Amino acid sequence: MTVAQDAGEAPSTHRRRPRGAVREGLIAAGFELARTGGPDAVVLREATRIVGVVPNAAYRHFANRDELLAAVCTAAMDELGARMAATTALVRGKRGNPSAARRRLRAIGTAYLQFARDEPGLFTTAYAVPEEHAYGASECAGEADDSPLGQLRDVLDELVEAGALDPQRRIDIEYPVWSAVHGTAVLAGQGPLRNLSVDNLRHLEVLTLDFIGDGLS
Amino acid sequence: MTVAQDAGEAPSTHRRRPRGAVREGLIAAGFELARTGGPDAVVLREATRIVGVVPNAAYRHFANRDELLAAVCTAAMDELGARMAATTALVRGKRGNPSAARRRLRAIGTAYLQFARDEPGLFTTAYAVPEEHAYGASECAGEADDSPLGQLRDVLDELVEAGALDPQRRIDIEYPVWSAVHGTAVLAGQGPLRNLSVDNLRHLEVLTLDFIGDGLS
DNA sequence: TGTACATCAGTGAACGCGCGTTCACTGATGTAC
DNA sequence: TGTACATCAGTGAACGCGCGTTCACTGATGTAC
Repeated sequence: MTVAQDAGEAPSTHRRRPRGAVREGLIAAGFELARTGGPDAVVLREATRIVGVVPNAAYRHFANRDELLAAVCTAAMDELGARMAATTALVRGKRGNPSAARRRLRAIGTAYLQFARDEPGLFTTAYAVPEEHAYGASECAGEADDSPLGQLRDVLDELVEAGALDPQRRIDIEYPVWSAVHGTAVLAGQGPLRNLSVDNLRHLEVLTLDFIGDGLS
Repeated sequence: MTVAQDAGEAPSTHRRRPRGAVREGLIAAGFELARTGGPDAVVLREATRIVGVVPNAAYRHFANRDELLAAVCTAAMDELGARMAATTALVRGKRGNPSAARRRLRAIGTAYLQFARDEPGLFTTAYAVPEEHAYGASECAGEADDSPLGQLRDVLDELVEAGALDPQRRIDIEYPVWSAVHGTAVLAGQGPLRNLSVDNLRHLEVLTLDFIGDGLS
């Protein structure tokens, strides 16, 4: 359960772990707690128990519980971004191909909804202490933005390049698109539509993705 | 602050309040707590303090804290429904007029987003212990459904009657529409887009409502 | 119409819980000379 | 290369907090005869 006596020997002396291991361990522990129970389940004492360290040791690495939670939230958001990127990468067809671009848009939405369905705790946590997104264009030109919103913007840009989306219509369209997908995730995840059967859930997701597809053509 | 000595006299004797007043008072107190701080702020002891009653008195009216919270959540959802209905009622034009129907759809969405913006605590609370909505048609034919989803269904039906929406396209379209509006409310309310300026917020809402309008024609 | 009694709805006191957080400490690590 | 010392990162003990909840009680209300 705990990592109290790892390495076999080393009888609980000081600093037997490599540098930074406790901090990483606390985040990892918090991540697992969040996976099971969402942000409220990220309990500082419980995280230290999992790592096998005394509660106040956490204060060597975080100013307080909120700072730990923030780190866990960031990790959850990164995980969402990573899964979206992985799913999109599977779509064949080079950039500029209209059909491929449309499939990539679909893949992004599907990955987002799948993450919310498979990992409700992490999904909620990702948005619990949200980074603020600046409204408007992504921060620096030329810099790839791996955030969910960044990836969505990228594929919408590709849609324009491919001639599958009117440049005029492109402006700020990421927000309604994001909203539609996010709303479905929330309503079906913790909202009044949780407890739907998997079949109905899937149908709902398809409806939303179709709605978005129609709205863009 | 408290209602300790209401009616001037009556020095804290038993049962000086009319029947049901304490129960209603607790819900009202919880409602105000939720308005300020969302569902987590609905603290049983605090509610009894506001009503001017001893903490355990609450257990004469609710089995536990969750039951009080559930009552408060229902009240919050009712409030949302009431505001939507009030806003929609202001739209002129009789049922069946395509332009009026479209304006009523818009009004519903606007009211939803406005409630989320003006009363973030109540909005979150409304969805905190959500009633489950059955997937599919509303429960009993002929019975008016005042819930947000019920009102949305109603105006979408009107759109079909008015010939402004293809009956085939009508099927289950309430879910994507609801999702888009709800997603905007959540992202802009507690999500990564909170802290946007009011102007940007309004623009976002307009974008979403336009997106829905386009998606339906 | 008056009385006896069950029920309702409040009081007062107390509980245990687990949390986040603070304090003073100490041993291990890394660095300057 | 060896030693002195500052810093880092852990320990152990303890706190106060406010919460939800339970218990035994008692006065007011409503009802049956």
